[in-house]
Amino acid sequence: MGTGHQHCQHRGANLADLADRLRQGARKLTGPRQLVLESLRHNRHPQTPKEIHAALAGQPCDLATVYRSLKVLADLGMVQRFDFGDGIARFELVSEGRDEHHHHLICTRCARVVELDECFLDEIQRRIATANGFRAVTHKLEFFGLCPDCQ
Amino acid sequence: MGTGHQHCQHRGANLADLADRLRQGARKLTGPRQLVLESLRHNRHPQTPKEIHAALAGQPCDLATVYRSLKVLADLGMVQRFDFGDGIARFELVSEGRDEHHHHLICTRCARVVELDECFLDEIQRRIATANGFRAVTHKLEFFGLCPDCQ
DNA sequence: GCACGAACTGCAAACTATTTGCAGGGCGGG
DNA sequence: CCCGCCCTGCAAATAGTTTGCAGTTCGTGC
Repeated sequence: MGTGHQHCQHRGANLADLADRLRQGARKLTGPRQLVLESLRHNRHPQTPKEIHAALAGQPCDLATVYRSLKVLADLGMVQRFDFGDGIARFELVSEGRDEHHHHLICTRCARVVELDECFLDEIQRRIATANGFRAVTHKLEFFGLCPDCQ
Repeated sequence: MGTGHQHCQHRGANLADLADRLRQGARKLTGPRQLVLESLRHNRHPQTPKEIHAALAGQPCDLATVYRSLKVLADLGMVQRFDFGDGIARFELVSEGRDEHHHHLICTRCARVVELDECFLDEIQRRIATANGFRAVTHKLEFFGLCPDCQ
């Protein structure tokens, strides 16, 4: 972790934009909220609430506030929640540059996460939906394996 | 739920077979263990530990024992653990008739689960693995939507 | 600017799912 | 028949997440 994430400014919406979106929902862009966004913007892969909270070290911000902020941001669609099957929620900032819908390749040893930008399930999903009479179908897909360093 | 599951005997390994497998791991097919298997065999879709425990009503069996039994059975590969993203583990009996690896289509309103027997990701998975230098790659895929009754 | 109400915050406690320590009980092999 | 390992119930410990409450802050309307 920690390599090559200095210049992701162009990928995310800027603060003013986020504030606007918050305001539309009668939400406020408060200090702690900014810190959470800051952390998410800085670290462009799924993070646990605890990790986010740790990254805020220095600034006083309660873990409960992190959870509440993440919920608000998720409701507004600015943040996405992921689930890697270990019972811990992970959150990622929805950015303009990347497709909102994407999947991950996770190393089962070191937990490194590779972002996969393409999704190839649209047609299959459509087929499954009609075959079973379901509507508004979505899916969750994550890959797990050993990364090059952990083999 | 509760329709058309009377004749699934042919799909599952029988008790003696299971006992054999347990014995190979120096494990015992005890009363509570049988009850858990019974419940899993009876209800052929992912169940939470709590549901399984509730289905055992009458027979005294601690919830902790259900968890322990499920863990043992999962370690032996007789049971599979699934994760629908709500932070609750669900377990399903691995049967002979069905491919061990399969996915689900879950109604987000009534939680009905449709079993999908085919998996179409082998080639895509291989491509992703080699493209990223990962090995021993697996995946988790679940579909979510509204079932016919809930639309 | 200033006042006001809705949102937000920290803190502590509550909840939920899951795991674990411990003492007792039972099955299978020798 | 005895011994040891496995298994069990019970209760307590964990871990992640949510919530109640009282005080604080934000952003708007004046």
